[in-house]
Amino acid sequence: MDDIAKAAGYSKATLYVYFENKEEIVSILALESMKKLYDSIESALAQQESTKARYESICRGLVHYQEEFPFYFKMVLDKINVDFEKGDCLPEEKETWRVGEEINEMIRDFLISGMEKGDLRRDLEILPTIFNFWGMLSGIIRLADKKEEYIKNTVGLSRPQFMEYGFHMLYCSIADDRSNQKTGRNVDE
Amino acid sequence: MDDIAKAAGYSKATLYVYFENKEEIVSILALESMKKLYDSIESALAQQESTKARYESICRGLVHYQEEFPFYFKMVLDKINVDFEKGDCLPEEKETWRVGEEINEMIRDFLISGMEKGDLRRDLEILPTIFNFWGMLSGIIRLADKKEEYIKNTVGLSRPQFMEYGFHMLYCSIADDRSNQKTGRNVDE
Amino acid sequence: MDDIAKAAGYSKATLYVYFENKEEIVSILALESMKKLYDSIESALAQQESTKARYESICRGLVHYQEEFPFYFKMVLDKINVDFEKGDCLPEEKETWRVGEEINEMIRDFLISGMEKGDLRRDLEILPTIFNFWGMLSGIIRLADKKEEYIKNTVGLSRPQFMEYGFHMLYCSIADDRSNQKTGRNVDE
Amino acid sequence: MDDIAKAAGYSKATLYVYFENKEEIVSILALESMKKLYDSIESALAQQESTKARYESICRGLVHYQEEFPFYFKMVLDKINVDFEKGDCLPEEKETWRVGEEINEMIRDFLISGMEKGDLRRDLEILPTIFNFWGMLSGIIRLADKKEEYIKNTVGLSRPQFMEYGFHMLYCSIADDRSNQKTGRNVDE
DNA sequence: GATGAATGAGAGTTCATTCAT
DNA sequence: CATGAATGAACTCTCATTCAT
Repeated sequence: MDDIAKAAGYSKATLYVYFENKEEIVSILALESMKKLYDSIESALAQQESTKARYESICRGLVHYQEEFPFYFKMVLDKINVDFEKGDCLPEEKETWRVGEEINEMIRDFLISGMEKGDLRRDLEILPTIFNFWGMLSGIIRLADKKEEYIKNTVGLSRPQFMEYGFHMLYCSIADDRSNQKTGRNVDE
Repeated sequence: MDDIAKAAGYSKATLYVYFENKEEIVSILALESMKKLYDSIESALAQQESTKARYESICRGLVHYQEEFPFYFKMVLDKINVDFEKGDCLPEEKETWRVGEEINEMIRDFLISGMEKGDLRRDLEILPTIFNFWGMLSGIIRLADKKEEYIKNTVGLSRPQFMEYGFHMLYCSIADDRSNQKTGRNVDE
Repeated sequence: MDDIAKAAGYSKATLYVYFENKEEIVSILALESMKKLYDSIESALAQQESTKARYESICRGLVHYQEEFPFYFKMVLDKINVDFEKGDCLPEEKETWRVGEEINEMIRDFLISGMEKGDLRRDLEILPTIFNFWGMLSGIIRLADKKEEYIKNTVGLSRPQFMEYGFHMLYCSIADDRSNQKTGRNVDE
Repeated sequence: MDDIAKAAGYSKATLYVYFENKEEIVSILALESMKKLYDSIESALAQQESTKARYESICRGLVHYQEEFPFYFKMVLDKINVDFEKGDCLPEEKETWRVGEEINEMIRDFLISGMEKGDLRRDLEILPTIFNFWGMLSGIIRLADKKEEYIKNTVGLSRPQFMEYGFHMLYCSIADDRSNQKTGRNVDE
């Protein structure tokens, strides 16, 4: 609370004028977080046509999100859980959960559309794919952030370069073989 | 420190006889953690022949590791970072970093061997692949753990089932197309 | 202050336009309190003729007062003290003290009139009797309130029944033996 | 807690080494309190033979108790309630309640013995008398304490003198008329 | 070699009070 | 005339750390 107050430019006591307690503040931040992520991904998907381009903009959306709101990013991964669906939670938590569902809805549409176009594998099971996709994507971004220096030293890649490679790998896990994207930048000939 | 002391069967004060402070204890635990992970993966790789089987045992190794030492697992992801390489860190942290390097060495050998056998894509760039592989693998496990309930309710899969699907996806991101493993369990019969 | 402001229908800040601080508000409430008690007892005494009936209406007056203004009742017992007589107190506190004096005046008249009628013991020393009477009476009411449940369970009497017995006891402490009231309800028939 | 810590000569943090929380401290103090009161009254009753003398020693016991442990005295009146009998309370609270019951037991024996000797009224109902007796007795002591100065100025009696008069009055409320104690000090001729 | 006893610093929270508007 | 906005000081409680024995 000291930190939040300092960041907000107010005294700790002032926070309690506007919020019930720390839990409420955190849940409101989480909700903000989810909404921003939603917007980020929605606009990313809207601006692109091809499956690969849309895929890349989803990745970039999450990257930008993590860069702009690292605290929110961590929160989405750590704090948001099932209990949000049930009754014993703040209204903000319920809403957070709902927005999360909408995000999954968007990814679902993206996957189906990509499968219909023949860009993504037809045997993908939608729901398991969505969640594992999130897990892997956030895993890449998280690691690229935490070990940025280490990777630069050891691998010789900047954070964006490293992630780009990871996103390419991840795409291979959902792309259809017959569409030639699997080969990536190194095997163009 | 209370918990650690209780678990160690000593009094809190005694801990400070043997360790400088909490940070040192944590760094030692982290080292233990890394060593256990090393053993886990080493034996996993040794017991298998085929690339796919070895891949799966790596995944299983990390899963068991997370199940048995959730605290260590979290620590490897969160706390272990570049600074370990530099001078301003405890000797245990340096050692932890070294063990991490050895683990990467093992994964490197696994990847190269798989590529040579034609099971894994020949265009994989070793180092970027290693680290992104870790990022994605831990991302799957982490998510499967944090959102177990949610996934059960929404996706209808148990945690192991869900992770199995994820591991399959992840394998697709490194496997060579011509080896028929990409289609996974659905096409085995 | 929040509660007072809400109850008053004004904002907290507005309270400070009209009152110096919380202490002043409390002292004004205490004065109100004293006045209400005065009225309560005055009308109680006026409506009855016989000593016993007047006695009972005094008791009932204090009981109703406690029931209607528990906060005031507590205040009279706790907060109102000697300092009110001296200089270092708010004007309201002085006034509160004065009203208290008037109440004692009324009790004094009641006692004297009762003694003259032969209902009360002639050897009562007025002032010590007044104050001890207040002490005992409020002691009964206070205990009946605080331990209502306990008394119900242990003694098997409701709060009013219990207090009635107490008031009867208290009357015995001032009544003249030769007037037959001492035996109370048990000997009326 | 600041005050308790200061009084104990320790820091606030130290209190939490020995006690769970404030509630526990308070409940332990309350229990101590009750035990001391028990001892006080028990020895008072044991050292006297005649009913009047025993009565006076009970009063004196409670007075000394209030003088020595004003905080405990207040606590017994305010904080100890029925919930202590039930399950949702600390063990100390249960014990406190039990000691209270034992005290009442002693008063009961005193009353019965007094009635048998013919010193106390035979129509006293034991339980209602016990509790009202406590209410009135503590009411006298409480008032004598809170308004000591005021009584000195207005009534012209010291606190002990004032209470003595009150105890005399209270005795009249339980004494049998035929025993000549009712007349008190002023009517000796 | 081990610990009982103690604590400073800081956490989340509450509340009477202030002041510019 | 009234208040929205803000806070210092106090509260209960926690935890890593110290030190005499």
